[in-house]
Amino acid sequence: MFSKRIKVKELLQLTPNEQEVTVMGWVRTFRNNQFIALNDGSTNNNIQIVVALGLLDDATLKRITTGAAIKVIGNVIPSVGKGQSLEIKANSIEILGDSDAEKYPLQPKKHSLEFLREIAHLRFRTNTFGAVFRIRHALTFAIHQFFNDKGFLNIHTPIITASDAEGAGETFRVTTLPIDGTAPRNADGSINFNEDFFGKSTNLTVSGQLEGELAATAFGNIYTFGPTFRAENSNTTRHLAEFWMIEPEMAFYDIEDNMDLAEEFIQYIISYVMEHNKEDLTFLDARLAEEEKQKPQNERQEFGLIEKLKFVVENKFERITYTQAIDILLNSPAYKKKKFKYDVKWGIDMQSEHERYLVEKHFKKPVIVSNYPAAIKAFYMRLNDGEEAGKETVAAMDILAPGIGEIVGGSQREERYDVLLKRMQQFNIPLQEMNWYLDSRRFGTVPHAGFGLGFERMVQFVTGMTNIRDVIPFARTPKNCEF
RNA sequence: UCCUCAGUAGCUCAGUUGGUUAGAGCAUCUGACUGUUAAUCAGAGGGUCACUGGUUCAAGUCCAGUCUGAGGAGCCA
Repeated sequence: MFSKRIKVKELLQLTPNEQEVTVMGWVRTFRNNQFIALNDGSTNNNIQIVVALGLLDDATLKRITTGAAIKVIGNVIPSVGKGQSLEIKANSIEILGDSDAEKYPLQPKKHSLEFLREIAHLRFRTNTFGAVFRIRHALTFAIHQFFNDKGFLNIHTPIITASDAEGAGETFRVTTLPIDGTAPRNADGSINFNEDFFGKSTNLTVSGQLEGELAATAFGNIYTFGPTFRAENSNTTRHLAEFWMIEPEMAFYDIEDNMDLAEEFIQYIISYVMEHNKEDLTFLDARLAEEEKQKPQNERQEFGLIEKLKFVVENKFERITYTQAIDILLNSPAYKKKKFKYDVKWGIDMQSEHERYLVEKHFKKPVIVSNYPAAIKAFYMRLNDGEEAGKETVAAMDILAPGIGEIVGGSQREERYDVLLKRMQQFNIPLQEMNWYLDSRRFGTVPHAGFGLGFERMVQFVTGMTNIRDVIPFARTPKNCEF
């Protein structure tokens, strides 16, 4: 019965010559007891169904409401009306699922994103979220395609891990021990995790990088694409407690190779969406332009969405060192006029305002900043040679994007056993637990590098959505775990 | 976690100096119309003013606390 269904996307490509088709989908609007705008999620565009007077009895007509699921058999004809080139003259309409218009929350009118977030189970049915999630899918596909074409292996790193090795923020604990205070204790009163499911303290992963490095030292080039979890109490438009990350890791790569790959990668996946999701991007572009109009002149974006993406794809990213970045900030009018809230000097961890200045005011394009002070970066990053004492740097690189900030963080990894060991001791990393990681440096160690890209931030960048909660189907944030 | 702002009809909002029966647009329902495009026109229904406590003759309005949401900061991807 359902196999005859034609999707609206294909249907709209047809040349109308009265051919009979079967379409199914959800009613967006029903005007004049005569015109149904039907959407099936295959495209942002609706197909118009024309219901001739007398085709349906009154009771059935009343059941064609916003949100109802229907099956239509009819003929494809050229449209007399202005909004569309073709339409379907219905021969029969079957109600597959009723939708009580008095109770259905999605009305044929504009809704705020905040309201739609509260009904995230239904927001897929709106134009905006339809476009966002089709693009999210396209990006996912493009990412796998990019790496597959380059011979990278996709590695599934574990979601439950035993160490918060990277020190990347608070973790969610994983345990089967009771939480009512009756958990087994050690002599000193602390919880005895020997009794726990895994026989040790475990948590949800904050990154698959360390395991990724192990795979890279066998396969050469690998990437991970999976969920990660951070129990940080972050309440911003750029943070989620559960988010997806892409982490390529490459043997025989230095920091320059790493930057080249990251730049090519970002340009590739954006190009893919520009080619395959034109309608969705056009819709979001218009939506954003409309929103910009509401803002005062001085807060408006310089570029439209599509313009911005085109610019990123067609221009080389700016590359500077951390030291150069600090010099630019120190010599900036903003600094001289004391516009920065936080002070600037060599050694600081740059604040949002500094990164924004570099990306949005100074260069006005994506910027790759490299060679950060060793003191403010992770233990596994490779120490650069020949730096004076107190000015040591590591081969790290961050890609900063306009409007979002850090979108990629990566580095060449410390492959020298002795140096790594010393760094781990400095950072108080428990060596016993990390023996497996050190083995990669004991046996056939090799220069290697990699980076991590926050998937949702990438989706934000491509769709122009300003809140990260609107680019993941069901957002997990502090005090919110609905659906 | 910190700072700022907000919470009034299904949605978006107005509500004056504390004062009598809390309003509008859209949505919904009823009717009309029948080539509409967020259809149009006429009418109707719809409220625990976030919650708890306080001040007062009187609180949507003032005060305190709590909860929730938004924006910014920190942390980061």
